[in-house]
Amino acid sequence: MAQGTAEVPGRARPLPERLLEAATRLFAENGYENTSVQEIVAAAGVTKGAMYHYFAAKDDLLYEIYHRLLALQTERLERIAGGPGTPEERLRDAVLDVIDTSCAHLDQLTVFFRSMHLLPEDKRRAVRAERRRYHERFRALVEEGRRDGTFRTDAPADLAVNFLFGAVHQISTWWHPDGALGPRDVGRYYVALFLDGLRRAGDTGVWPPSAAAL
Amino acid sequence: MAQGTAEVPGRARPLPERLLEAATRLFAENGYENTSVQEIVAAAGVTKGAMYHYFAAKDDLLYEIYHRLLALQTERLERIAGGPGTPEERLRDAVLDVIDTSCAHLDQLTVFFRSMHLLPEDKRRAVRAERRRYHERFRALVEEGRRDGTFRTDAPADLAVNFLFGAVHQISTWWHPDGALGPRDVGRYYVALFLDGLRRAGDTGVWPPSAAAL
Amino acid sequence: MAQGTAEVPGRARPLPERLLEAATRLFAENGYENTSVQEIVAAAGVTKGAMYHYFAAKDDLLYEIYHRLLALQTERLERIAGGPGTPEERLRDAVLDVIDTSCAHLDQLTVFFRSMHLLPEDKRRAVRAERRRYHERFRALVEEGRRDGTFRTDAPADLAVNFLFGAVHQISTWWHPDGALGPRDVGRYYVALFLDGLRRAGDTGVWPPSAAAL
Amino acid sequence: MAQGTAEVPGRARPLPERLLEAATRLFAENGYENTSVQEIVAAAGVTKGAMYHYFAAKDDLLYEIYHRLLALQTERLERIAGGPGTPEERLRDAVLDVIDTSCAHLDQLTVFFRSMHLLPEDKRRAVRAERRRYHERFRALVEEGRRDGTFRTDAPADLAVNFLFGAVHQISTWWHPDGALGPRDVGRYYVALFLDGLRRAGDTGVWPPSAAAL
DNA sequence: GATGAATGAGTATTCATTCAT
DNA sequence: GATGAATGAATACTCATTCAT
Repeated sequence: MAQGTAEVPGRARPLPERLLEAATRLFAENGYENTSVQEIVAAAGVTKGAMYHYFAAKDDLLYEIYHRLLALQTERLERIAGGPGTPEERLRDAVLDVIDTSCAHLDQLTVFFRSMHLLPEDKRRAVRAERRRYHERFRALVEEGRRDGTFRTDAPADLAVNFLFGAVHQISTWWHPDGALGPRDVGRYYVALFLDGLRRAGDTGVWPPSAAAL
Repeated sequence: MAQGTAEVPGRARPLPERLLEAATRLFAENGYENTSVQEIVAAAGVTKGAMYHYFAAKDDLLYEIYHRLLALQTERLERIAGGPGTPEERLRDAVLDVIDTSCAHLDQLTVFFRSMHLLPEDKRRAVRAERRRYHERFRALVEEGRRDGTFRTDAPADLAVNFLFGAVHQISTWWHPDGALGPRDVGRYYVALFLDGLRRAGDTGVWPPSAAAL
Repeated sequence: MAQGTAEVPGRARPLPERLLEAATRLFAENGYENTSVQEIVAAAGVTKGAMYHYFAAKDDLLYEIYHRLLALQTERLERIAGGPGTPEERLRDAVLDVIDTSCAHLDQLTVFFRSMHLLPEDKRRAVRAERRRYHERFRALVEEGRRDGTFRTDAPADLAVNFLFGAVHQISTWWHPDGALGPRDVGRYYVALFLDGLRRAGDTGVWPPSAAAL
Repeated sequence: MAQGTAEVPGRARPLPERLLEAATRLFAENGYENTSVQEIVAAAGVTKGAMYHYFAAKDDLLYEIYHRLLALQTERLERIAGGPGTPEERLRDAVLDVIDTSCAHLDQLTVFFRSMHLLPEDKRRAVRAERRRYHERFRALVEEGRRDGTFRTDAPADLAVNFLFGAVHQISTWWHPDGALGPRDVGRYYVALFLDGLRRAGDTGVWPPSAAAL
């Protein structure tokens, strides 16, 4: 009924959504610790009591931000990884997709990597479990590609996935939606660098792990 | 090599060092905002007054942690990058070295990526400038390798460096000194993945992806 | 005797009763200020709106607890005090009875003495008035016994009643229904101590103390 | 140096004392739960930080109030109970003394009985332990008097002590320093009532515990 | 150089109560 | 009768920093 507070035409967004949105933006801008609950509720146009009606604590907002991002990415990954195509094609598509969604949810990503350590132990454990599942799905894809002879086997699959995730997360520190490169540009380049590094290669002259100096 | 910071053995280390050491450990364990000045001085065995004698503010500790890590890594990078060998050899050594020092200063690295955004604007700008210089030196090395035909030119050098840094920073989230892999193991694998991805390659049959798949 | 408050067995007790019962238990366990309205209504299995339908404020629950206990005790006292028997016999029976009902309504008693001061002024005045009436009825009984020569007159009757009430109230701090002494045991002992102290006695050689000792 | 804040001539009272004094008065007037830390520090003329410099929590003030009162009364009791005189004389003096100190520390006594249940579990346990020691010392005195044939043995000594303490605590609910009765008046009457009740007595005609009606 | 008492501005959270439905 | 979302005012507690000694 009260459509007055709606900013997009149609229906007023539910309050929990508006609170999470405001929190995400403020956490990304100023950091979780430098954002007061007061600022969040002011940005959402309500009072503290309203927020505590939906979220038991400030860190519930943080948890929910993580949880939603992870749920989204996990769901997309599972769809792609379980779809048709060679392991390499599916890994390529998964990387492109995670970069897409990372760019589309840049604030969440920023908050995630800066502030996960601020969650209380139980919630942190929950996030880590969700994160592990995501990681494992990616790793399984890499191992599929190793079994079919596409990917190198001289480096642990786990480590390759960490290598990739690092690169992807880093995106939140330098990429900007108004910059020269769109998400798909970044995706193409990252796919090139990552997959060419991961692919089974002949002796390149740089890499004998046997080198005593190492 | 670096014996320079070691004091006379058996002697008490100077107070500023002890304070920074305590702060680094506590910031890494509990986060900057969850660590009180009182906890830091207690861990260093002194009182608040002593700390404020050496550091004008709590965030000076944070800044100093960043500054020292960056100064160390920049100095090492410049020595390696300016040394003998092909660009590829020097880049390889630089990557191995940054992984070495990252593992050796894991707490600093952790604090760096979690808490840089908590610095006041002026100090944050200073850190960013130092960081940029470091980044630029790495990029120059990549570009040397592009000019001599070793590295691919179909992805921006900037982006390749960001790609690498992401992977390196990520190390602080999964690597542990007591784990199965030593710093050199991680280094070898990362060098393999990164340099094989960066090296000029023939058509691998996967790239570019067909438009339909995107 | 008092079967009056029992509803049809098997039927749900009326809501106000259930709310008061829950409130009494929670107030006794955790204190009035540490018990939220939310906890009370949850314990009674309803929502806040339902409670506010019957009680205008949280302190109405508190007042009602006092009021019911006082009404009960006053009614019983008046029946005993106005009944047959010597003043001493009636006082004895009144003491036994107040100990009985105190043990039977231990939670109410506990709440009464801990939290009466938390009532708003007007309700506190109302409770004090009811309480005074109760006190006065007891005092009148003592004075009857003084007039007929049974009780000592060398201590104010008022003070003797306060003396007794203190002892009775204290019961809520040490007595427990599962302990070795039943309400009647406590009653017998208290009657002995109180009435033997109150009875007119010859010079016992101890009293008055010599001035020096004081 | 700064003697300006001193209200009594001589030295400025130390801040912890002033805080406890203010807290005691306010807790007695308005109740612990209705007294804010802000009110306490305002009454003591300092800021919150100063209070938290000395007391870790609001309930530390409460604990300290109890602890000091108990320590005082225990010390006095032990001096009297361990002194010269018959058990009856020492018990008489102890009762007179506890009434004296109760009247002299009426606010503490009020707070004690209203708010002890608000202490966190560990502090409550500590207070109970101190309280028990006090109770036991009193009980030992009663038992001395039973052994030498002065006091009745047909009621448990424990119960007699509880009986007495209830009467004494009650004093804080009706006695006022400006009233007609001084502490010594109250003491004399209470001693009379209590000791005459406790003394071994012949059959008084009211007390055969064998009475079937009981 | 160093202490520690004191400041004061800030924080997350609680909760009795209201009111449109 | 009853719901539950929302209010708004209050609360205990924290902590970086200062400054007289």
